[in-house]
Amino acid sequence: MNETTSLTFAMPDMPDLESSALPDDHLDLRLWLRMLTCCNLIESEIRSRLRTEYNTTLPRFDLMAQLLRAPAGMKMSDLSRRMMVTNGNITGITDQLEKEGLVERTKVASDRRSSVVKLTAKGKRVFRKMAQAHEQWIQSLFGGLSDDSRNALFDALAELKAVARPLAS
Amino acid sequence: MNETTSLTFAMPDMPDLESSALPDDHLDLRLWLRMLTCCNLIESEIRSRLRTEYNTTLPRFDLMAQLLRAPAGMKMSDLSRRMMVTNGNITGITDQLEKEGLVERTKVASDRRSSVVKLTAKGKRVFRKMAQAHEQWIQSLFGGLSDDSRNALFDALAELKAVARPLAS
DNA sequence: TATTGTTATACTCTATAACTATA
DNA sequence: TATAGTTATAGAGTATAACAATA
Repeated sequence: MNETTSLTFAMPDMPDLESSALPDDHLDLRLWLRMLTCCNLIESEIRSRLRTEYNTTLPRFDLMAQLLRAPAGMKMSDLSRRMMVTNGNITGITDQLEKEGLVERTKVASDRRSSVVKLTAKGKRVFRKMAQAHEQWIQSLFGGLSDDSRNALFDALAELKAVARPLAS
Repeated sequence: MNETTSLTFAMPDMPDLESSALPDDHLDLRLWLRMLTCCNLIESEIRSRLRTEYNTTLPRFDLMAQLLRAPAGMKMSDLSRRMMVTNGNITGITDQLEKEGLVERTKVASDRRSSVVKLTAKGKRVFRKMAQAHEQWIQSLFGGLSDDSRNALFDALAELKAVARPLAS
């Protein structure tokens, strides 16, 4: 089904990290460079569009995405764990979003150290619009994949994530 | 062979970007978030090890990797295209590496604007050691994948790269 | 003692733009 | 005019560490 290690699709002659020809005995390395190149291409495209079309950044987008899925709000420390960045960074992003009226902090009575962050009505409205555009960007990229490839990627990445996940602990 | 869209491997209950449960009709988005999470986990681990064990950074490592494969050296602008960053950044990285005696610039007679950058003997020695360690890190991560998954990933990413590649043009 | 959130700070990475010297 | 490389600068993104309030 998969032709093992062959290049199934002819690559145009465009240089990238993987291009420094590696012999076949470095397959894992080639795999990693290919994945890294893909990710970087897509990620920088998304950052660029978020900036030019919605005047926002990827971490801000990600934080709002978390909140949309948590209507009751999330504690800052939960956001920190989920986004895998330190507490101080969450404070900074939340400050910006709050200043623009997109999220709000609420003090929680049960633990007076904690704050809960929620999307405001405006925040929900604005984010839904961005999220829709974002999903279309993604679909226009991944939509070019065959169903087989899409499913194979999905499952293989689950395996990889299980291996890589402990790194963050 | 692949169970279509199911989670083949049980995920430990660790939060990440993909965790904000998305229904199955957003499959491309889940796929992207999963890939992004994998890449970020691995990349930050590699950056961290390069820093603590070899006192270097990923762009510096990448530049040296390009040069090892080009014994005759490369022009700065070629490096810039290959690494997909602007010329000014290549100047900066090259400055650092040259100061440490790892690379050297040579003026080329045919075009007096250009420089060719090469690894020095020391640069080759140092890089080979780092590259060996780097490859072991990668193999210890991707080695956990089954052969089927590895091959499926490799081919699917080739497809994806072909779709995403034009973004950089 | 440990945790929540804040503040201050520093570094990496990258892009933009203005510049020079060639071509 | 266009290209090769340099310089300066700005901003995103992130980490570390010290701190206050609370648990």
